[in-house]
Amino acid sequence: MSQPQQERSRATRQRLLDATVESLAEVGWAGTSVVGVAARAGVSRGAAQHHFATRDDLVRAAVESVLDELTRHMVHRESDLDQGKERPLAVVEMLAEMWASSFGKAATHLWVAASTDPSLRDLVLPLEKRFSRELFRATADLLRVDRQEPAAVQSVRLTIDLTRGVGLGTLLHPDLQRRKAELAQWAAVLATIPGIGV
Amino acid sequence: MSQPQQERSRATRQRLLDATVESLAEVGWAGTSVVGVAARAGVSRGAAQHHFATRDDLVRAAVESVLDELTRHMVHRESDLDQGKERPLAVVEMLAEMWASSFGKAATHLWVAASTDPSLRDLVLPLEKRFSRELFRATADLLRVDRQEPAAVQSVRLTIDLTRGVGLGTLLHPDLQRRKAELAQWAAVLATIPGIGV
DNA sequence: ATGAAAACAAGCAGGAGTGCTTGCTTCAGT
DNA sequence: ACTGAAGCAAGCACTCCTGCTTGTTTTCAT
Repeated sequence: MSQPQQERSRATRQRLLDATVESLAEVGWAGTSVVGVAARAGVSRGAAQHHFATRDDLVRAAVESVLDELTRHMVHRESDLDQGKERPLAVVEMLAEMWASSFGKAATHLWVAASTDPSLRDLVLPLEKRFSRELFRATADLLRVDRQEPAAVQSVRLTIDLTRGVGLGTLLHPDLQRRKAELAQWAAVLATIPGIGV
Repeated sequence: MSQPQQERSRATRQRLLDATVESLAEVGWAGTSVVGVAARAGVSRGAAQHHFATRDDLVRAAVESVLDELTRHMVHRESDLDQGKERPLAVVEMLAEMWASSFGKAATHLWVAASTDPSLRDLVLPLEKRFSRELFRATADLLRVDRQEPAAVQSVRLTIDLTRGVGLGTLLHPDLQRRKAELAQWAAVLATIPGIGV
C-alpha cells in the first residue's frame, strides 16, 4: 500500500519549495541560489537537481506556491477575522499580516525582480493577474462591499495597494507601533465610505 | 579661467551617477554592475574606477543622489502643483509621479535590496530616515495639514505609503487608467478629513 | 613647446553561480 | 535476495562580476 518512496520524494520536493520561499523572503531574489535553497532544505544539490531540473523549474514552482499560499491567506477566512474588532480593521490587519508574512515578503521580492528580469516577468505576470483578481474578490467579500458603489469598489483597491505599500516599508524598519496606528486610521476611513460593511 | 579639466571631470562623475540611477531603475540592484554603468554613461571602465574607487563608493554616491532628487521633487513645489485640480488630487498625483520616475523606481529597488543586504542596509537606513522626514514635512505642507489633528497627520503617512504601494504595482504593469481612478478616489477621501487643506 | 598630472582604456586574476556529468546509496517490487 | 529506479554527493567547465594594474591620451601650467 501507499508508496513510501514517492511519499519521501514528495516531502523532499515540498521542503525545497518551502526553503525557496524562505530564501526569497530572507535574502531576496538575487540572493536565492539553488545551492542556498538546497542547504536550507537540508538536502544535497543533486537532490534539488533531481526534483527541479533547472533553476527556472524551481522558481516556477515556488512562485505558484507563494501565490497559492497568499490566496489561501484571504479567501474564505470569514471565520478567522478578529472578532474583537470592527470588521474593516480586522480585514485591514489580516491583509497587512499577509504582506508581512514570509510569503508576502517573497512575493514583494519576486514582484520587484520581475520588473527587471524579462523571463521572470513572463512567468510571474499571468500568475499574478489571477492572484490579483482573487485577492480583490476575497477582500471585497470580507469587507462586505456593495459592488454597485464605485467608491466602495475603488476603496478595495486602495486597501490592497495601501497594505502592500505599508508592507514594503515594513521590510526595512518594522515600526509596528506606527504601522498599527496608520492602519487603524485607514480602517476608520473605510468605515465611513458608503457601500462598505453593507 | 575656471578649470575645464575639473569641469570635465565633474561632468563625467555626474554622468556616472545618472547612469547608475538609470541602471537601478531599469535592471534593478542585482543587475547594476560597474561595467554596465560605465557603458551606460558612455565612459570607460577605467574612468569609473578613477572616479569611484570601489563599487561601494559609487553606490553610496548614487543613493545620496537618488534621495536628494526625490526630496527636491516634493519640497517647496507649491507653485508647480497642477492648478487645474483640487489641491489634494494635485498633491497625490505629484507623489505618484515621483515614485513612477526613474529616481522613484531606483529608490524602490534600493529599498527592497537593502532589506536583505546588511551593508547596503547600513548605508541606506540613515539616509532614508532623513528623506522620510523631509518627504513627510513637504507633503504635509503641500496638503496644508493642521498638525493638531491626529487624523490629518496620520493621513499624510497613509498618502505616502499608498502612493508607494501604487508605485510598486506600476513597476510591473503600468495600468495608468486604473491607477488614476484609484488616486482620484483617495484624493476625494483626503478632502473629507478634518485638518486637511486648512 | 614641454613636462607633469589627470583622465581614460584595456588586460588579468580571483571568486561566485549555474548546469552538466559521474558515481554511490537506499528502497520498492518481484 | 535481486534488480532497477530514485535519491544523493561531488567534481568540472563555463560565464559573469569585481578590483587591480599597466599603458595611452588629453589637458594644464610654465
